[in-house]
Amino acid sequence: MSPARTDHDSRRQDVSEAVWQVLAAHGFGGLTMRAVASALGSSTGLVTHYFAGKRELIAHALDILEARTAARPRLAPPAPGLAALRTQMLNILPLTPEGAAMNRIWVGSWDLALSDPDLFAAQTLRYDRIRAGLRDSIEEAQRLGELPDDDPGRLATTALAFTHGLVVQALFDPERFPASTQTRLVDDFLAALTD
Amino acid sequence: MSPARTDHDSRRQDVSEAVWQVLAAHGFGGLTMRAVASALGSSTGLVTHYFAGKRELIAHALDILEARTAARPRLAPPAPGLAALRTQMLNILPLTPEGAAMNRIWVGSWDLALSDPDLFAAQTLRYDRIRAGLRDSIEEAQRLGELPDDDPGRLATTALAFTHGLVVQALFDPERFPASTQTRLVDDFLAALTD
DNA sequence: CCGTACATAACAAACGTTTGGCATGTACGC
DNA sequence: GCGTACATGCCAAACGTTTGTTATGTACGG
Repeated sequence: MSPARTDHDSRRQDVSEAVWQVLAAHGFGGLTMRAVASALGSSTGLVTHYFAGKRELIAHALDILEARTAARPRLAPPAPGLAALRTQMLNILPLTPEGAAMNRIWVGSWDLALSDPDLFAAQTLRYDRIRAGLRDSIEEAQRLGELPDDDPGRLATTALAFTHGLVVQALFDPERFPASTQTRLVDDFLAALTD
Repeated sequence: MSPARTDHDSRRQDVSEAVWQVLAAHGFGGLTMRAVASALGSSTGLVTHYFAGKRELIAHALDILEARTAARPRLAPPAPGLAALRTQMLNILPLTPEGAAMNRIWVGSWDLALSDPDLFAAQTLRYDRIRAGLRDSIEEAQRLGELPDDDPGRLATTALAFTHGLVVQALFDPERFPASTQTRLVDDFLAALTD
């Protein structure tokens, strides 16, 4: 029934980790079966044994991306409202090497996502969900009187636009945008909203 | 020595246009010599006759990108200051099909640019130049009393972050972000700065 | 003729995928 | 308890295709 001489899920995660490594280093343009196998120190046969093909590799990588983003409240989940919004924005930014790798992969996925209908739809949905999360915090902040009563949907879109635009700038000029500078920009942005 | 029977520059631009077409449709992941030749209705021999190799194709495509960005259909000759800033931001956004194609290519180039040192440096420079242009308008607006006397460099970074973040959201959800909505978001963003 | 313009076609390399095989484990009739 | 049957883990090799590049050939204006 279950001849399990190795932990299937564990091994599968090893492959997934190798994919992550390749993507962080060479982007989606450099993602090949052989590169993944090489990063794993194995054959391509092993890779296809755990993932049916390249498509599944990519799909799984993007799932990981979302999962890691969701499980990122590394920063202490603070008070609700404006403080929560701030934390959500900071959690997106490339403040650490791991965050930088995540964002590099995310940004890199867009070329593919813009030309593949399935990935396109997935990305559209992802943005929807992120905006909804931001909007919750914004509405709570408004209830607490921390933000003016503008359209919370618009504010969420604006906050996400600012955050992701900052991500791209930071990725392409890490020296100009150290963690402290990014944090400062977020705080100033939020301060401008409260006026 | 001299032009033989066809206009070299004109033909070269035809190739360049085919590259543009392929990139807009299939991104950098779908850019191949054969795809370009096919879009042009010719052989790959023609393509290599005008561009030494794929690298030159890509480099030229990114030059076109910058050139077209600079020579954008000028929306209403802007008054200096805040109105100029608004125009600069609107000129970046995918308000027209051509603008959408441009941004799609630009966003798509990031996966490659993040892994290629030359393209990386070029992109970093490009952002520098854009921020400088925005900062000029911001400083003029401050001189005119249209904006508070915050650090103009920070404001330029924030404005560019917001604009480019909006670009990405709009690319992945065109129905949610028609031209009118994008314009509205820019105006609201600018209004928040003046308070 | 000669050099430019382009097509044709060949090329090795790299690609995603498939296959055959050899282990090594569990399952089970006897 | 033990031998047969079968599933899983994984490698090595080969498959056919697509890639970028290059070599060769033809047409033709100057």
